[in-house]
Order: sequence, then C-alpha cells, then structure tokens
Amino acid sequence: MGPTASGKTALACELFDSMPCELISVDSALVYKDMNIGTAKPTEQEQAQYPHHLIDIRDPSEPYSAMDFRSDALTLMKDITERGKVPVLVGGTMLYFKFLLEGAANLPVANEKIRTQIELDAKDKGWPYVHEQLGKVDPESAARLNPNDPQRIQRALEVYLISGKTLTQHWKEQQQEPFPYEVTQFAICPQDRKVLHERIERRFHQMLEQGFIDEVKSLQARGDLHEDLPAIRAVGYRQVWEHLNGKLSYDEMVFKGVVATRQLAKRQITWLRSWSNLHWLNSEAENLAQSALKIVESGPIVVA
RNA sequence: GGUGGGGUUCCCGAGUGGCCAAAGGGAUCAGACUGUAAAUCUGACGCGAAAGCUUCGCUGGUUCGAAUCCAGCCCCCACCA
Repeated sequence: MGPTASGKTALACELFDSMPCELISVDSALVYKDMNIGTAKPTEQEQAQYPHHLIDIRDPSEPYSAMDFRSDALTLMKDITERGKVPVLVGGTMLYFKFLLEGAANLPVANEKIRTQIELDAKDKGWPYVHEQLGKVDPESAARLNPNDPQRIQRALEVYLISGKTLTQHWKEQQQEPFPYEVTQFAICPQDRKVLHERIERRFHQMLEQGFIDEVKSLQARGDLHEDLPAIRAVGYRQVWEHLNGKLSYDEMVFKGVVATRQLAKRQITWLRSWSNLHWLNSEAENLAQSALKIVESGPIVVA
C-alpha cells in the first residue's frame, strides 16, 4: 500500500522476482481498459513479465465497486493459494483494502435509477433538503452525515429506498467475518513529503509527454462516456477532459492535475497513518524487496 | 521625459477612516471515510497556550484612531513622447 507515485509497482515487481507469488492490483482506476497513461498502469511489456490481476477488467463506462473488488480479490486469493503461491496485493485504493480485510454490511447494490431520482431532487431542492428527508427515515445516518455531502447522503437514502431498511439497521446486522489469511502489510512512501510532491509533478509531465491528452481524446471520441462516470472522474482524466472541453486552459489543466494528484496522495497517507500492523518502507531506500522479505520471514502478522 | 492605472497576509483578489489579522477563491496542512473512494466531505491556515504582539511597497505626516487621508520616495503595467 502507499500513496500514488511512491513506487508500489516497482516494489511489487521485485517481489515477484524473488518469491513464488501472483500480483493482484488494488486500484480503482487500473481496472479500466483504455486508461493506461493517466493511471500509470504497468505497460504491456511490464505486464507480460509481471502479470497483474484485476487490471483492465472493466470498460470505462462500467462502474466497479469496493464490494466487487472484495469478491474478486477473495476468489483470486483462493485460486493463487491453491496453486501454492502467495497472493501479493499492491495498490493505493485504501477502501478496497479495508473492505477486503474487514468486510462490509450486506447492502443493496447501487441503482442508477434511484440515484438519478435523488439527484434530480437535490438539483431541485438542494442537498440539505435531501439530507432532511434522510433524517426522517434514518436519523442516525443523517446526524452522522454533513448536509453538504452529496455522495453519502445519496447512498444512505438509496439503501433505504431499495431495501426498505436503513443503513444504520444494516450496520447493526453486519456480521464480523474473520479474514481467512495471514497477512503482512507494508506501506511504501518517501519520508519527506516534498519528495513525493516532486515525483508526482515529474510523473504528470511524463504522462503528458507520453500522449495522455490523446488517450483522453479517444475516450471522448467514443461519445458514450461522460464526466460523471467514476472512470472519467479519476485524477488527471477529469482535468484533461475539461481541458478538451475548453473549460480549462492547458496550463490550468496541468496545475489542477498535479494538485489533484497531490491531494489524492495526502488522503491515501491519512488512511495509512492510522492503519494497524503496518510496516513502513521508505521509497528512497535501497533493496526494498529484500527488506520486505526479511520482515515476511520474521513472521506474518495475524489480522484479528 | 509626460499622462493614467497599480503595489494587500504563500498565490489570485476584495477592502477607501473605527465593526480589519483584513471578504472570497486557490495552494498547503490536518482529519473523516461501510457497494461512486483517483470519489465525497470537514477543520486549520500572520505569530502566540493566552493576555497580547507584528502586518496591507518604503519613509514621514494628519487623526483619539489609517490597509484606507496627505507628502516624498521606490517598483510594476498601459498609453503618449
């Protein structure tokens, strides 16, 4: 695990070379096909040498969810283990890791129709109004949520409208399942934030040189994608999309793209800081794979 | 050289005598996160624990009181020459 641009992929590939394992990507953007440059996806050659599971498994028009990830990853981990190998999970989508390890309540899946309905309501009367409506059916969720948090209010209301049961109720009924594997967890990150910021900026410019804009252009040319899709809201893609629409100048796009990436990294680090049983590795250190393996050999951590 | 406009806290930018440590936005920092998570949201943001202290190009002045008024100086921009 680690923030964007910290060197996760490189470390994973080194591990692949030094132990019998298979790599599983834990990344909400790498799941999308035709989104390569802007997601810093391992190249075709890299993937030929270092195959990753859960890359290119969705079209950008098809949303993927944390729960999809959980079930995909559990299936893969089972298969890989049966093959006598170790599943190595690499990525920066911390909610996916959390869902995998801790599970989640048995909630209804997202429903486009209901979401659209709620959105129309919000457009008409504002999110604070929708928040009030939520308060009438699920006061506990409403109290927990900020009246300006569209996404969570929408989700909480959606859960109630679909299942007739409140989110709060679902949580109460949630069963704690033990995670069926022993895990050793690593966080990789440069020690100095400035270093991470430099890496992010450098990489964003590299992406542009590699044809990032053309990549987004061809996504746009399909005609069926729009900026509310999770894929198109990804860091970088959103800004280039807006640039191509004339909403951002080139310079604005670059600035905002870099800023969005830094902010993403910051959020990822916030997750990591309170993550338990974590071994920290410095991105800039030598022989990272060896240090990691040493820790693994000294005994896995059992996640309760 | 002349005329006009302008210099505000990291950046952009409001503020034209007291209600101003100074609107708003951005950046940054910190945090939250249960099927959108590369998403979404919250807080802090001159210094100080506080009393309080130091800021609005510089210097001086007017005033009980100045970012705001006056004088001089420095710098930037536009036009004229």
